Amino acid sequence: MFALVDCNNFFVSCERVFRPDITGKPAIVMSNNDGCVIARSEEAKAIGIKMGDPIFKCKPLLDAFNVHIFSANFSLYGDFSKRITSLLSETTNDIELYSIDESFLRFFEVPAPFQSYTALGQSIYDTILRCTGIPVSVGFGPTKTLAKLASQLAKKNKTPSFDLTKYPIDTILKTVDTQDIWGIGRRFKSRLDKLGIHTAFQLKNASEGMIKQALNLPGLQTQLELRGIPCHNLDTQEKPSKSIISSRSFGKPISAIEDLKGALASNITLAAEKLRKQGLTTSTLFVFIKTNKAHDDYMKQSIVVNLPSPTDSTQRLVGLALSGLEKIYKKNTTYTKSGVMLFNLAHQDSLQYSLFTHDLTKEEHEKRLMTAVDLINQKLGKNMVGLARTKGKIRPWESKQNKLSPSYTTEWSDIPNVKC
DNA sequence: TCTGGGGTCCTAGGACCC
DNA sequence: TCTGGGGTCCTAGGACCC
Repeated sequence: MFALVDCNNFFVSCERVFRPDITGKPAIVMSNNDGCVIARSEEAKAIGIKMGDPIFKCKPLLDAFNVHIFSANFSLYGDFSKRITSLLSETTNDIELYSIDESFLRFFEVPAPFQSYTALGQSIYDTILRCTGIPVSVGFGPTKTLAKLASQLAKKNKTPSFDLTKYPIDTILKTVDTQDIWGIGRRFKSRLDKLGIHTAFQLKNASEGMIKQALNLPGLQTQLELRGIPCHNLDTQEKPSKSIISSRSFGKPISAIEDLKGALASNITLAAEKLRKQGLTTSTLFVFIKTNKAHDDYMKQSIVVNLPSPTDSTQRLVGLALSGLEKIYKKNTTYTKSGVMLFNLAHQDSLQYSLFTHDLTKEEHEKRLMTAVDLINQKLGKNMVGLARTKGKIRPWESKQNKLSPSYTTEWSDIPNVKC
């Protein structure tokens, strides 16, 4: 049996833990740069605010209903996620961290002392709510796809726990639209529509050959999972990243190359930190700059930089990125976003050095510098030390975060005071 | 005026090998 | 008239997820 534990309105729920005054009131969380809606409370959904809507478009609704608005605070959400994971590990070690707000669990029998999976789910709900303040929905099913569906049904039926195997499956699948199935996105939905397949029940019973032809292997696997045949295993191991991306929209549009350099240096700083945290190095750097995607004259420029030898040094990567930038930069262009991607990631201990350009002394020096920088920032706060280029007094590239809540659980200075 | 960020997997086609 | 068979690796693009 698979279980999916899904946090309800996760980002909004995290904000509410420290703002009990907004319980029962409409609230949303915005994406980086305060651009669009990425999380909504039930009340916000009810008044018609859509996922992914640009803020300026739903401004009238937000004002009219006095909606509480938050900038994304990922250090807060990440910390809650960790706490929830650690609570789940008390139930079983057979656990896969699927996303920041979802985990899959696997059971071979109902664990003692519970009488049923439904009761187990209720207990998971109670524990997580009591210890963290976050409400979750727990769904049970014989495959991941069905467990995921079960957790959606739990939400729909306003119950903490839902065991799909306790109900006549086909009756339920007849009520499920194909686009609500995990693995069926917009494109697949429209292809299925053309085949006359609109419900989960129809997809389950369609001919395998037809589905394979229309949706390829991933679609076929989804079909089999609906039939109760597991195609997706539980990934309990945390795998090292294959790529690392760091990109940000600018607080204000930028044209000057000096400003772009500052933005790019910040992107690299973040990406290289992620790299070192996993003990990885990169040997391929991808740099991109973009204009506004929503405009007709949308443009993007990019360049691939292959490194002579693998590195995890912020300094070295910034140097390479900036010379790449000079090659792609166009004058008199209004850029709104920059970013970097790191590829060909390898573990530090299995490095393949270049025969000719390898300079051990220099590498040792860089390594010690980066270790010191990471340590200081970890101890004294984010970005306490960094490259001068990212530290200018005016940083027009810096994302808007006008409604940022405190980092209640991850910064000493932000811990709430309680008076009693 | 104003529209996020970070990932993975699969497939088809091309290039190459014997 | 008839033009082999089997394989790997790489890349770009498309699809999905949160």
